[in-house]
Amino acid sequence: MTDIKSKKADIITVAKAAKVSASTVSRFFNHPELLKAATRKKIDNAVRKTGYIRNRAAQTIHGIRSGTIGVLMPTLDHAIFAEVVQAFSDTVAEDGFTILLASHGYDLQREYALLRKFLEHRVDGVVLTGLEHDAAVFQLVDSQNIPCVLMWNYAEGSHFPSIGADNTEAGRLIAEHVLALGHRQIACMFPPALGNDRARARRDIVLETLEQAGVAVPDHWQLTTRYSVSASKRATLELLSHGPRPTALICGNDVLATGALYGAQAAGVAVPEALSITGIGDFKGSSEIEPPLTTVRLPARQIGQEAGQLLSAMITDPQDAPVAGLNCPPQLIVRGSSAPPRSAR
Amino acid sequence: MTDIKSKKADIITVAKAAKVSASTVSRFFNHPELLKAATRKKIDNAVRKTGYIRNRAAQTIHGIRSGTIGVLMPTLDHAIFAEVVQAFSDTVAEDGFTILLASHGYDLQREYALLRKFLEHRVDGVVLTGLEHDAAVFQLVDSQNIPCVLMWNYAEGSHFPSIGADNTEAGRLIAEHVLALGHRQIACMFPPALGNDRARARRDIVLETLEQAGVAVPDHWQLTTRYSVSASKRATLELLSHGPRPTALICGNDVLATGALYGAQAAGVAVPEALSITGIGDFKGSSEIEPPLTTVRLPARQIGQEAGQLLSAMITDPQDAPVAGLNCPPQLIVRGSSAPPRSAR
DNA sequence: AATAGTTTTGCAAATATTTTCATAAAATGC
DNA sequence: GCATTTTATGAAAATATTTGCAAAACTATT
Repeated sequence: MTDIKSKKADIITVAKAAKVSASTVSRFFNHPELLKAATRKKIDNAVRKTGYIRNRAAQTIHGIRSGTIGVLMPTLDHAIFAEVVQAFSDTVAEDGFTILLASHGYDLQREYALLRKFLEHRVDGVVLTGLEHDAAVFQLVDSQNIPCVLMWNYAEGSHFPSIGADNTEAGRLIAEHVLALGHRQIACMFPPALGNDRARARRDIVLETLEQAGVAVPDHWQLTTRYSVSASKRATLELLSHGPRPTALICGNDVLATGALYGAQAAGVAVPEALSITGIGDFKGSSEIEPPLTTVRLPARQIGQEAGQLLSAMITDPQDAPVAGLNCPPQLIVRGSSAPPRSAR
Repeated sequence: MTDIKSKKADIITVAKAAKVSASTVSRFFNHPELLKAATRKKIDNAVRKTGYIRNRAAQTIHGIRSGTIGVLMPTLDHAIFAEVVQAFSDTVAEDGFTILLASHGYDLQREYALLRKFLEHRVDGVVLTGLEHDAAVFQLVDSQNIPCVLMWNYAEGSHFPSIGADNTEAGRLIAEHVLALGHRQIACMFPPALGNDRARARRDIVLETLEQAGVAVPDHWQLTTRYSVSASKRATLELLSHGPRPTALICGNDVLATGALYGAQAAGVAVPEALSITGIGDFKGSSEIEPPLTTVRLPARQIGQEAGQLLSAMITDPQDAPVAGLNCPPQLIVRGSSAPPRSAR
């Protein structure tokens, strides 16, 4: 049906084809109830015939919402972030929003630049990942006074409403679990903390909780490992290959824990009999791995959905939208990869 | 420095603050070399003082590029797609593009609607995943004559340039490997083929290759499983729990293979001694799992990069951009999860 | 059939920017 | 120090759309 015209159809082309004015065509899209049924019909035909597609850019300069939301993540390469984005995107799509997505690779300078780009596109709202951001980032969002939520972590009194889990809580839960099992020889493995408040918060609370229980983690049992199964497997093999072994290994997330589990298997160290291994996150597959992984569940899907709902409400209904963030409480999930140490049995 | 004005600054605000005309401010951003250094300085100060952010929407209605690329994926929930998107996004970001991302969940109707939305936003180019799409989708892209690439799969003579791997090739490689090892009792596990040309191509070629070698796969050994570790683990446990067992299990992708491996471990079936398991994809962690997974590598990162480069070139330099797609050849990776069947030793 | 009221439509101004063309200013040559 | 060329800037038109206001076209009422 579509005429393949050399020039793309604009609203005036459609108006001519339907023998009405441009305003009427505009109303056809934005306030169809104002038109007579017959006129609607005429315009509908004309739209089809000309292959017209509305130009949101032209609407946007009228101060009308652009229908886009900017989502700024550290990376998509971690399945858990991809999951959050997916849930967020699906949720806001229901209200007609399309997402602009960019990742900054934990580079906070880059984050600022990408945010500016989003604002140039006149996004209707922004999502940032985590609680910590450059002061310039917060200032920029404030100055444009555009709705913003912080997704993935929760903390009371964050600069913008935060929706997510409390990492300190998560870290405490797992540390307490390991202590409760009776472990005293405990090693830790965390990703680099630079530009990553999540990882730092988890590590700090784990070490602190252990310390308060009188368990000191020697330096050579505090591993820092790239976020990858291969790096953590290698580090675990290294850890298990010389010197006295810990009876438990607390990992900063499930990816590291998965690698640690493979490392233990490769080294012939029985899990959980000789070594308990724990993660944080409850990623996909963590409950199926053998042995199933003890971890703390961070409800990624829920976080993405809640963040989407909140931001969408803040945009479409600024008066009535809740102003507070939401704490999606982490939950200890005890599975087969952790057990009391041999000595305690 | 930024004045928090109640009204947002536009180009005229800046012009007034710098005591120049709006045209000059426009040139400051688009053709700075035309301005005197002193004028540039004045405007730079004014921009800072007013907190002005350019409005791309207003540029876009002049037919200037929007600086956005629409990326349409089935889902982000599969780590491999997230990886492709990440690579693509990073690549085009270097040329200043921001991506609009949407996922259709294997619903081809939805894909059409999302594509329309992208076009309303006047994206400069579109990426679709896979080779198969609704005729209306192709027609729409054609009619708007907007650059488009098909990412993830490669096939000669595809409607738009395709960049990716040849799934038929990938399936053949793995089937031939399993046959070459001497297996004759072979089971298969694939995700649902509906709306997923990748999965279908892989399954078809695997069955065909086996058949040509005189190996028939009985119906109850042809498993169809949701794309998830848990579903495939369950299906594998089921498969191994009654009746005669196959000596090899060919899985449609590494996620299914991972679940299968866990299932075999849980069932106490030794891999690869009693059961060989293979995947397709070479996902993250596949080389670290115990035993390391035999699979076919699909170079996700490379595919995303190449697609990004091609589309970026098609947009910025339509004359000189290569018109052809790119076959990123899959590669058989033999690791510990496959071995000859016991009978053949 | 005239009037009042309501519904539908069109005109023109407004939105934020770019760009062409014209003009002013500066630089250069003599 | 003047004419000529070059460079820098501004005015105004153009881009695709929305919207307030007014006019036109109906409906209903008498």
